[in-house]
Amino acid sequence: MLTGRQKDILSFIQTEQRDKGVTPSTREIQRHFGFASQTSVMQYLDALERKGFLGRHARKARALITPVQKIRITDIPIYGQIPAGMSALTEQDVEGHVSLDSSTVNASKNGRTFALRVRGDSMIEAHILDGDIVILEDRKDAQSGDIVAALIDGETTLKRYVMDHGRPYLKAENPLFPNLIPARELRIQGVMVSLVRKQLSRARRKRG
Amino acid sequence: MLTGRQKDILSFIQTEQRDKGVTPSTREIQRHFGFASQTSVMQYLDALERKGFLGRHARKARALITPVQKIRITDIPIYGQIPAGMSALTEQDVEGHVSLDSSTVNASKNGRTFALRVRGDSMIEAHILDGDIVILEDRKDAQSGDIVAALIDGETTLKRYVMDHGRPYLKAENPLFPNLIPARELRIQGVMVSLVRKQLSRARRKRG
DNA sequence: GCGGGTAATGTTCGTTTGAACACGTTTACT
DNA sequence: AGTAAACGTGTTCAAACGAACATTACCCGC
Repeated sequence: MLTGRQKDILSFIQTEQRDKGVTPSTREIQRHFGFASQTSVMQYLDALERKGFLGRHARKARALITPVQKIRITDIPIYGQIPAGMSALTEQDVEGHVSLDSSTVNASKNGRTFALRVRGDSMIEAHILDGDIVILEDRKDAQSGDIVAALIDGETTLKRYVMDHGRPYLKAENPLFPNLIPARELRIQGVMVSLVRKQLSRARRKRG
Repeated sequence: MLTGRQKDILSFIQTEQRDKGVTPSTREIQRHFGFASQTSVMQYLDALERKGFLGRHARKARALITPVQKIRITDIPIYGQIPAGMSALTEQDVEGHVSLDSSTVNASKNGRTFALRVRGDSMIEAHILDGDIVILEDRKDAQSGDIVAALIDGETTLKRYVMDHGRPYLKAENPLFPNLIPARELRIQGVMVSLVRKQLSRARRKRG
């Protein structure tokens, strides 16, 4: 699709963007490739834009838009504990961040997306391990079978939401853990949409 | 840490960056906030830079660097099949991409990072499911216990690499699958460093 | 050998843009 | 009352920058 030279130009723009944080100007591209004129650069930019590998804002400086930029990155906060529901999402409770493209997370526009670090093995039969980062979406319309984060006795727990004859309860995916039947209210904080596991390297692992 | 107004400016810059793909110029910021002078903007930029919320390239146009940009995003190609080892990584075999910040992947500088979509349940006891995206690093120094992608009979498989009395073999984490003892050569293509699971929504799921 | 896409040069134009200077105003804390 | 910091105006300058025009050369299929 692209000429060898066109690929070079595009990859230079992307590399610069990554390293410097800013797309290069036509003159910078010119200098890097040893062109005697900017027009050469302009021709390449035209070609790249025509072929859809580049976006441009006319008459603006350094206004190239590379495919890398087009990827929608969602910056998801990881909460250690959510005490009082989604209303009190303070920076205080943030343990860290995960950033990933919104296409791999099924992130919808309306609901807020957040993450929890899993503690314990209560969901091990759903193949969710201690230390996993579970990404959830702030939705109230959980369906039976969904894995949800819910507020029980002031603690946030990750369980499978099951509707049994019109009565919902929280099912632990581990026979060693009890299911939770809510006394009155079941407060769902989010529905699991994705999971990220950081594989520990051999050195940091306890057992093989 | 930041003044209310300073936060406004910063958030405007970030929003613009996201929507347009380019950081706004001082004049654009000026216009948006209704300042009669650019100097106001300059003062805010100075403050934001001083407090570490912004990076700047002196004397360059639209050369603001927001915290969002500073996150190192790794764009990882997902391969359906790796036929002949890491040398022949053509765009042909790319099934898609995952983008996530290099801090959650244990991405080292030297090795190339790539991903595979898992097929089958042979690693289910290592809690890796059919459809999961496994992120690997192109390393040759696999240690016993590491989960690796290896080339067996022209097919790439994901197995646990086990060294047994100086003899390596590939262990399936599912009693229904056989372990693979290499006839002569064991070609390791990568070592698993991370995992991403896209939770299917209720509608697209076959069984609860 | 003719046309058309690609590649490159040399030059000029007008705007966009960051930066600086001098000065005025409000807010908040001592 | 004093003062420092944040906030704001008005103006000017030089550099950075995108864009355009005319011109030349190469390569490849027909």
